[in-house]
Amino acid sequence: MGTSWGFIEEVGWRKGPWTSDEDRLLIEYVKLHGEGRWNSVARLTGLRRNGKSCRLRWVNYLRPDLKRGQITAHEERIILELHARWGNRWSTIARSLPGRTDNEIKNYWRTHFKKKIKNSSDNAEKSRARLWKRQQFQQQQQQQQINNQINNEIDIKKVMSLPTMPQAKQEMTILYPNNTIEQQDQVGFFYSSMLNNSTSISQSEPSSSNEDIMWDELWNLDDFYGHFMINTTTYNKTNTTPCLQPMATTPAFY
DNA sequence: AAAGAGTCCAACCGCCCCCAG
DNA sequence: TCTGGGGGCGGTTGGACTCTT
Repeated sequence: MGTSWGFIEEVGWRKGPWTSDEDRLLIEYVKLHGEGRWNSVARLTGLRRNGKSCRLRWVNYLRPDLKRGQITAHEERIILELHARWGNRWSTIARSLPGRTDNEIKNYWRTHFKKKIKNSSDNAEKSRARLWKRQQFQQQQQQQQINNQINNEIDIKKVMSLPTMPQAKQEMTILYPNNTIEQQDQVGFFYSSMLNNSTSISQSEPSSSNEDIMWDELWNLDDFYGHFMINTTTYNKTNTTPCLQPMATTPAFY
């Protein structure tokens, strides 16, 4: 065993992958003394691992009640809902998923979330194009009205400007009529700010700084959408899917 | 078939908080 | 009040595995 490449010593503690013998010693220790007092493991078993490493190994790998295998769709939904409620409190989330560890959930979230963000950024581009067309249509209509009814005092600049909060709200009301007034307010505000940002991005050549802004938005959106989902799932108990479907500019988390 | 790229995940680190003594 | 141990968390690493070219 000592010949393993993982055998790195530093101040006497072993690091790297655990061997089956080490696992056996740790399991025996827990059988005899129970969980906890991890710093005593080395002294009582001869295991050359520090307490923290022992605890981590037990909690994340050796515990008999751990569930193996892929995260199911049901579990994924629970993770998403609980993350919406608790944020990155992985241990809190893990408590609601028997057999799953906080580390496992964290890893799952990071890898799968990243992947979905990546996919959704493509969708976001298409969505922005759709929104732009809709926006143009609205502007045309407004322009027509203005030409027909409103006198010269109307400031044309205002019409040509980006959607304001009420406009965004109106869009969301059409798209998602089930949402409450507060939800429409929230979405409208966010939607409006996203559109502002995306337009500024589309007007120039893609640069690293713009990309950073986009990614920041997407990360912020995680919190926003998470917060939002709590409300929608609460309001719409009979419906298994939240009444707010992923917004036009929202990454497709589902 | 092979090489390189991408993904997954166990394990580690550093920092922080909590709590008992 | 201080201290040390236990535990939680975010970020990261690196090996194994899978996919793509």
